[in-house]
Amino acid sequence: MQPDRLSNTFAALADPTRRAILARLMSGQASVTELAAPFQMTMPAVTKHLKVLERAGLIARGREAQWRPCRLEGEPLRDVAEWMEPYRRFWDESFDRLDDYLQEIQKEKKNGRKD
Amino acid sequence: MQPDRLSNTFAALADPTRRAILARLMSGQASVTELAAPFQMTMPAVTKHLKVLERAGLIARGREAQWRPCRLEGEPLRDVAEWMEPYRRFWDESFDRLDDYLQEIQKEKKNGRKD
DNA sequence: GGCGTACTTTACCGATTAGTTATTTAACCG
DNA sequence: CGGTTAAATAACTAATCGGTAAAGTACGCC
Repeated sequence: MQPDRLSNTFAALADPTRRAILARLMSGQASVTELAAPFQMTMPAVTKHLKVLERAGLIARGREAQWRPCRLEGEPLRDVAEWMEPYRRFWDESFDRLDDYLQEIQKEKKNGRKD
Repeated sequence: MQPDRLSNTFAALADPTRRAILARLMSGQASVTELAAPFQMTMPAVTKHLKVLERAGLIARGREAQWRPCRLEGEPLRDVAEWMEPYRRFWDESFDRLDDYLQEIQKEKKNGRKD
C-alpha cells in the first residue's frame, strides 16, 4: 500500500463495507462474527477488510479466548480533519460568508490608507 | 468504480498526487501542464488523475482556447465532513472532555432521581 | 485427546489502478 | 496551408483489490 498515512486512511475509508464496520464499532467492541453478520460476504472477506482498517490504524484488536474483538481507533480521522481544514472555505457556506467579510475588511483597510 | 459518492470521494483523495493537485488548486485555476509540472510523471498520467478528481466532483474543468483549466470544487468534502462528525468524539480531545462532562451530568441526574 | 467454535491464511480469480509510450484531436499562429 | 502547443485517447503492463473456497490455527470444553 501507499507509504503515507493519509493515503492509507483515505483508501481504508473508500469502501462502504469498511465504513459500515466503523459505524458499528461506534457503539462498542465487537467480534469478527458479529461484524460479519450484516453482510452477505464470507468471513475471510471481512477479515481482509479488518486488516485494511487495522493497517490504517482505524481499529485495534484484542484477544479474548478464541475471539479477537475489534474496537474503533479515531486518531487517523484527526489527520483527515486537519487535512480538510484549509478546504473548508470551498464547501462551508457560513465560512464563505466569514471569508467575504474578511476580504471586505481588507478592502476597507486599503481604502483607509489611501486617504 | 463504486456506486456511492462517498466511496468515490475517499478513493479520489487516497492518492498523494491527487491531493497535491487539489492543494495547488486552492490558490486558483490552473492548466493541465501547470498542474503536471511539479511531478515527474507524464501528462497522460496527470490527465488520468484529473479524470478521477472530476468524476468525484472535486474539480471542474473549463475551456479556454487549447487550455482546459481546472478549478477546485469543494462540495464533496462537505459530505466527508458530515460523515466524520459522529466520529469526532473518538479523536477530538476537547470533544472527549465535553463527552465526559455530559456523562457526568447524566450520572448526577440519575443520582438525583434516586433521592 | 478429540470436537466445536472463531477466526486466519493460502491460493486463486477477475476487475480496477497507476503508470507507460505512441497516436490523435483541437486550437492558435504565421 | 503547415507547424506548434495543449491536452486527450488508445493500447499495453504490472500491481493491487475485493472477493471466493479450502485448509490451517487457536482456544475452550467434555
